[in-house]
Amino acid sequence: MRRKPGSLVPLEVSILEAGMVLLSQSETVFHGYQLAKEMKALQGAAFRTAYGTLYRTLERMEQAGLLESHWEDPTIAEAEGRPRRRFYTITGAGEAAFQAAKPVPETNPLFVPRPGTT
Amino acid sequence: MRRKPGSLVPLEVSILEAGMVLLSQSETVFHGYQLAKEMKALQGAAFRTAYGTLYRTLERMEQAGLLESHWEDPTIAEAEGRPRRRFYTITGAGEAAFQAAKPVPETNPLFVPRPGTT
DNA sequence: TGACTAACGGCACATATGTGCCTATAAATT
DNA sequence: AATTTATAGGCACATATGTGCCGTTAGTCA
Repeated sequence: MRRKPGSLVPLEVSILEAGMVLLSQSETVFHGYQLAKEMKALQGAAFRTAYGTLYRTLERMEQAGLLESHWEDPTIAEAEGRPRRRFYTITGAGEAAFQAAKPVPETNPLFVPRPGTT
Repeated sequence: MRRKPGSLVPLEVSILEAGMVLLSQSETVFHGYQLAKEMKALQGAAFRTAYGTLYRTLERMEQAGLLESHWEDPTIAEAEGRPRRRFYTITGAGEAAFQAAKPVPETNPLFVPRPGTT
């Protein structure tokens, strides 16, 4: 589906949400696999995103300037005996797009404005 | 199941077989994933070995002195954008054990020796 | 011969990243 | 309003290596 330039699709909002949670937890960067785990934790059974989709979306977001990435120092991955990670940070543009898109957390029924009351 | 010291289990024979095919094809070393592909090619549908089993068997064979391994130069894996490989070679002991164990490729009915004719 | 035990190998899962193919759908165009 | 088109995201698979748990079975010993 096409997209209105500058807008975020739901998956992108989820990524920025989970990314910001991770960045607020003493981490300065996050990587894709870690992001998927965080999204699972946040969304539970609602998380149905395949890794292929996630990594493709991360690439797209980087191209759009919402994220920036750099590869992990290979000697660290080597020392820990695992594949290299690709680290992401959220850019100013990413944070701004998130703030603009995220609202509507949950409509509180006690405060539904009656039509014409605004 | 216990094993008679010095003998090879079927999976080990298959590994040495596939390894020797690869080594005869201009390669000086082989890695686990490549070995699995070669075993699939040689055995077709008969290949049912999970990667977990294969890698554990490779480790066991190295400990037994049948194989030797070394890690790939990390800069190469990095340049090719894939996980590092662990390269294996077959030792003299490995080759000897294979020669001793491999016979019985297929009993040729034309040459079944009659008892007492040896 | 029967009981014990070491270990082989199957299954599921972990660690990380990515591509190819296809369908559903939202935006743009006529 | 109907059609076209770009693209988001699902599914399968590729690349490599490994660990944890458990059942089955072969070898050993009494």
